[in-house]
Parts: sequence; structure tokens; C-alpha cells
Amino acid sequence: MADNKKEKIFAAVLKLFKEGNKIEDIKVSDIAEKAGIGKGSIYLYFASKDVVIVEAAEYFFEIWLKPFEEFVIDNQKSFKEILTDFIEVHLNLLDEYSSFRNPKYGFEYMSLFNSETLPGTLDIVQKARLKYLRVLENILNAGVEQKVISFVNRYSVNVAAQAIIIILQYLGFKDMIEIEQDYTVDECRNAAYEMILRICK
Amino acid sequence: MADNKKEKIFAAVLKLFKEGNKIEDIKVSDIAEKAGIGKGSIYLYFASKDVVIVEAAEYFFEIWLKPFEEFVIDNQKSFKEILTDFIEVHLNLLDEYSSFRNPKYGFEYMSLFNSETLPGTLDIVQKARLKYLRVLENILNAGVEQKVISFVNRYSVNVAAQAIIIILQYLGFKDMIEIEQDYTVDECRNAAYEMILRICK
Amino acid sequence: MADNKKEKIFAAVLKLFKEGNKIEDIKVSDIAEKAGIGKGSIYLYFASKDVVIVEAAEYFFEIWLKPFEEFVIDNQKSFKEILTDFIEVHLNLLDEYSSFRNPKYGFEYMSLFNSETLPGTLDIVQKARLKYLRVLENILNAGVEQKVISFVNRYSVNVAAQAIIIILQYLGFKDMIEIEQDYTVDECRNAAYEMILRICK
Amino acid sequence: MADNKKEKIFAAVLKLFKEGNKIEDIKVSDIAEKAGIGKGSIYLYFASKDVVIVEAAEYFFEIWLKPFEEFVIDNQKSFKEILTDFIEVHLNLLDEYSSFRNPKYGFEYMSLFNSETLPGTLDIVQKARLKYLRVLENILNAGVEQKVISFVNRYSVNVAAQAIIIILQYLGFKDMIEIEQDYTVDECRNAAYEMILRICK
DNA sequence: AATGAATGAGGATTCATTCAT
DNA sequence: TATGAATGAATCCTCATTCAT
Repeated sequence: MADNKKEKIFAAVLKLFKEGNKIEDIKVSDIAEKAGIGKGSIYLYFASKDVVIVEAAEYFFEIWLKPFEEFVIDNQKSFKEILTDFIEVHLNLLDEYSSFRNPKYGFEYMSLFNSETLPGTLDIVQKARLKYLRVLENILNAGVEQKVISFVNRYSVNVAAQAIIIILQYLGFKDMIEIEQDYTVDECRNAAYEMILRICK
Repeated sequence: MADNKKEKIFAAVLKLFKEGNKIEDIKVSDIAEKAGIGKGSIYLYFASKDVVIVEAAEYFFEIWLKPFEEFVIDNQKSFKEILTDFIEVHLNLLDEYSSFRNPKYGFEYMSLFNSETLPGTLDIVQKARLKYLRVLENILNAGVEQKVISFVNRYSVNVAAQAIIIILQYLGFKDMIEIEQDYTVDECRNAAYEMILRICK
Repeated sequence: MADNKKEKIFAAVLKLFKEGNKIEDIKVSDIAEKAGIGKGSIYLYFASKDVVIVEAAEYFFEIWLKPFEEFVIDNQKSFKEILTDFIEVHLNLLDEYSSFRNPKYGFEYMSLFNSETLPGTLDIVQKARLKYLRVLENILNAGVEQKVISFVNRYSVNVAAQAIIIILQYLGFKDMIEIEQDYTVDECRNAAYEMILRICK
Repeated sequence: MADNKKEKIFAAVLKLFKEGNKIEDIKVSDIAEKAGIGKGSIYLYFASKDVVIVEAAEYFFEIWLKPFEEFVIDNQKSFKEILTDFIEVHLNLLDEYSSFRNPKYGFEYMSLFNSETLPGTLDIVQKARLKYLRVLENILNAGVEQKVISFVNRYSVNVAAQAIIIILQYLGFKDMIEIEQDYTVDECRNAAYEMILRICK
């Protein structure tokens, strides 16, 4: 019951966020209204607004990362196929959370909740980042085993992750990075693959 | 005189920011106190607090980017030397603005003022980003001319920039990226060079 | 409930006004204190302080004018009796709002809220003025029908209204108009009657 | 010298007032600008802004009333001619201070500075009023001597003054008093004369 | 004497939080 | 449990006044 209410509240925060509101501009009354409950009720489940936001961030990243955490590397598949599947997951998320396809989240869409006034959110973002990197690392390691690429270290994983993010942005933020032509999803997938091949030798 | 006051105010904003205050939590009274002037005086030079912040952001990025904009590519030098000089500039800035060597600015230290509640700051950040990329692009083109690397496009410049940023973070944010060993500046410079060679073939 | 609060607020404004505060010097905190409510509560019922003042003015004039609007001309009565009744109503109001019996409202007690910085109050005052004049006009027309006076026009109604006001001021503002002797209510009523007879022939 | 500055300042206040600014909305900086002097200079001649306003009011009424105070009753002339001259003076003033020909000063154009937050201005207005009434009283007494009217008392002088004011308003405030036709100056003068005949028998 | 840059007290408004129902 | 009316602390901005030049 209580959890049901909490989820309603988290969902409300997320909705408000998706509608383009800045985290710090979201009011308790907005959350209550969007959740369809009374303002006072929020304080039955959370000590303060800040806690609501922090826990909503956790909740959000949990959902957001679930597809990555559940990502299973199918050893029957080639490295390219595995990477393509991974990018597919990434693209699906960007589709679902399409409001992130907005220049204002630019290169930083993974740090949306990165609000140092709310102690705790920074940790959440970093944990999310590391989870993402961990999955990618495993994929890259599969590539090494398949001898398609030759090495993986923390550094190359980071660069590879950024490469994927940048390339996926080609699909949504052309103005930002001043590209002149349209790219198809396939082209981007290929480009990401090629770039990762280069990065990890 | 007036400009002197304006600079004092900008400096105050920057100081407050460096001290870890979130842009949107900086109060007019804080700025005045830090600048050593009266609250009302701020309104002699700026129409509103928002204008102060936006102009402070412009001011900050102007200073921040100046070393990059003044960066001259010395064609007598090898690509590696040029890139090393560039990274030197970058490192000097990180030293001067050492508070950015703080996990909380993580991968985003170039988007410090990226606050969409303050219309105008987003543009400023994007412009700064593009300026930085433009300089790096020229450097990479020099590498192509020297036949050390074989191509440059918007995409590779972006990935290269991220690679540099990530590598420089090895020097300051070990926790964040979970690296286990210490790296020297030289090792990082070399790593960045190697990575860029890979990225641009 | 809400209307109850609004009335409390209006009453507070009126009280403050009666205590000699100038309309534009009344602070939101004063209103809240006088109304026995919190400052913030005012904004639950009104969009801004100005709206409070304007609506308070409307509220005040509505109450103030009600006795005039409800004034029924009893055709059984003589013109003098009717006019006496009307003056009675006027006197009762001056008794109830005895703070208006104060030189500072001098000849202008009908224009208390006449503050052109608050758009809307001017209209309210003019409407009130015209309502008052309309009633007096009907009374004078009764006098014409009874052949006690011979004509009524906009102009004579205005002068008659001013005559009544001036005479009633004899009861309260002796200093202002430098009269040396005391007048009884009856003397004033008679004086007003006589003057109106003269004005309308 | 000093008086010259003071007059400049008074003139500035008056100008600002004529331009339609509410007395309490006139800022010290406005006055200084309009007077063509520095803000600080005002405090060389006046203890505070309130004093400026009060003395400006005195200055204004002194000028305003001078034509009335200098009004000489020419016993060679008929009562009607004398009254006509008086009304002429009044009309000239209204022409010169034409901004008073504005509904917002309605029936109260003589109490413009009637601002009880500024102690002292009330007195000024009342003194002005009494001076005006004194002149009119003398004129009416001339009418008694010429046996055109039969009595004058404080009360009738007041009503007569209001009658003149109301009638002159016909020339400027038609909307306010809901008159449907245009009146010429001559018609108004005549109407005032007739009304005064009636008022004073 | 004259200036106007600097000041800071003062006031309107917002919104997280409380609490009576 | 659930509510939302009520609260008041917190903050931006204005402008009369001061004072160094």
C-alpha cells in the first residue's frame, strides 16, 4: 500500500521531469497534483521534499538501468551482434525517455539528477554510470575473447562508452554537434562499432 | 570603475561556485557579501540576479577558453608535440580551477553553468564546447597533414575530446572511474596521444 | 470558509484604513496581522496585494452604498420627509464609519480609495458616486412631482449632493470650515432642505 | 542661489506631477533628473523627500492661488461681471494646469496634495481652500450690497464654490457626470451665475 | 557646493512543511 | 490514513539617504 503510494509519487516526479521541468523547480504541490494525492500525504512517506527527489532519482536509475543489468551476453553471437544488441537497448531507452533527446541534456543525459544540493544524488549517478560501464566492459571482453579487439581497460571502456553516447546523439542532437547530414540508426550502429574497434585496437 | 565592480561581482559568483554552491542556490546577498559590496550595488550594474549569473557564466567561459583560443599550432612541431602542448594548456586550466577536480563535476566540468532555468546559459556552454572542439579539430588536421593520423570528422573530434577529458580525469578522479593505480601526467599524455591515434585511425 | 477569510481580510484593510493609514502605505504584513492570519494566507485568496486593495474597495463601497440602494421612496411622505429619511441614512453611515468624520477626509470621503496607481479603484469610486447621485435624483424628482421644487438636472443633482455633504460636515468638521457656532442635526437637516429648495428653484 | 535651486526642484516636482505621476510615486531620482541637478544636491536644500513634497505643495498652491488672492473686486462692475471675472480666473488656471482636467482628479482637484502620510500637506490644502472661499465670500458680499442676492454665510459660500467647480467640470469631465450634451464656456458661466443667485436666494 | 556611486532597510511574494479535521 | 488550508522563513528588488570625491 505504502509502496504503491511511493511509486505513484516517484512516477509523478518522473512525469514532471519528462515534461521538461528542472528538478529544482518541481514543487511539492506539483508532485502531489501529478500523483493525484494530497500534498500532506507526501509527508507520510517521505521526510522532506529532498528525500522524495533523491529516492525518485534512485528509483529512476533503477528502472533506467534494469535493461542494461539484465543484458545477457549471448556467446553464440558475434561481437558485432552483441554490441548491436546493447546499442539497441540504449536506443530503446532513449526512445522511451525521449525528452532526453533534447540539447539541454546534451552530453550529460546520464547525470540528470546530478544535483549537489541534494546530497546523495551524486552517488546515485555515479553508481549508475559504473553499472553501465560494467556491462559495456563485459561486452568488450567478449570482443577480446572473440579476438575482434585486443584489449580492454577502465580507460578504454570509458572512451568507448562516450563514443557510443556521442554517436547516438547524432540521431537526436545534430545542431549541437554541428553535423550537416542525416544519419540512419544503422549507420550510427556501424560507426559505433567501427570506433570501438579502433579504440580497443 | 564600473567594469571593476562588474568583475568583482563575477569573481564573487565564481568564488561562490568554486566553494561548492549550486548556481541556482547562490543568493544576491551571498554575491554582495563575497564581492565586499552592498546588495543594492549589484543592481547598479545588472538588471536582475539572473543577468548576473548569465553574464558571470559568459565571463567565466571567456577567461576559461582564452588559452584555447590563443592556442597557435606551431607547424615546426610534430603532431605529438602539438597535442602535448594542447593538453598542457588543459592541465594548466585544471590546476588553476582546481576545484573542478572534484568528483561532483565529474565528466561535466565543461557544463558547469548548464542551467536551463537561466535562459542563455545553455547557449554559452554550447558555444564554449564548440570552440574547444574547433581548436582540437585544427590540431587533428595537423596530424593528418603530418600523416600521423588519417582522418578527422566531427564525430572523431568529439570522441577525441572526450578521450582527453577522461584521461585527464585519471589524474584527479580516481575514485570515480575506479582505477587502482596512480598515473603520472606523462603517462596520461601518452595515453591520450595513443588513444587519439587509434580513434583517427 | 474562503469567503469568510476574504471578509476577514477586507475587514482588516478597512480597519487599517480607519486607523488612519494611507491605502498605499498598508503592508501585506499589516493586513495579515490585523486579520489575525498568516501573511501567506492572503495569497491563497488574492493574486497580489493590489488585488486585495481593489477588492476591498469594492467590498467597502458595496456595503457603504447598500443603505442608499435600498432606499425606497415612500410616496405617502412629503418631499421634506423623504429627504429627511435620506439624510438620516447618510448620517447613520457617517456614525458607523465615524473615522471619516475626520478633517483628513474633508470633502472627499467618498473618494477614499481614489488611488490611480491601483487601476480599477477609480472606476469603483465613480460608480459609487453615480449610484448615490441616482438615488438623490429620484428623490428630487419626487419633489418635482409634489411641486415643491420645479426642476432637476444632472447639474442640480450634483450641486444638491455637494450641499448635503457640506452641511453634514457642519456636524463634524467645524474647524475645517471655520464655523463658529454649533449646529444640531435638525438644524442641518433643515438647512439642507432649504438649500435644495433653492437650488432646484 | 539656494532659492533658485529650490525653485528648480519645486518646478521639477510640479512638472512630474503634471505629467501624471502620483505624488507618492515620484522618486528623488526623478526630481533630480527633471531639475537637471544631482540627486545628492536635493539634500543640501531639504531634509528629506517628504519635506520636498510638502514645500513643493506650498509653493504650488501659492502660485495657484495668487490670481485669486490678487483678484480685486471692481465696484464699478455688476455682480454678474465680477463673478464672470472670477470664473475667468478659475478657467485660466484650469487651462494652465490642464492635466487637472482629468477624471482622476474628479471633484478633488483642490486636494491633490492631500496626502496624510506627509504631515503638513493637509493643512496646506485647507488653507488654500479657505483662501479661495474668502475671495468668493467677498464677491458674494458685493452681490448682497448690489442687492442681487440676499445673504451670504459660510455654508452658502461653500455650496456656491462647489457649484462653480461642478459647473466648470462640465467643460472637462463630461463622462464623469454623465452629461449628454456639450456646453460652451458662456453657458457654464451663466449656469454658475444662475445657481449662485438661487443658492444665496 | 555638487555629485552620483554605494548602501541596506523594508516589503511583496513563494513554497516546503505542519496540523486540525 | 488522507487532506489541503494555513503558515512564515527566506529571498529578490527598490529607493531614500549618505558621503567620498
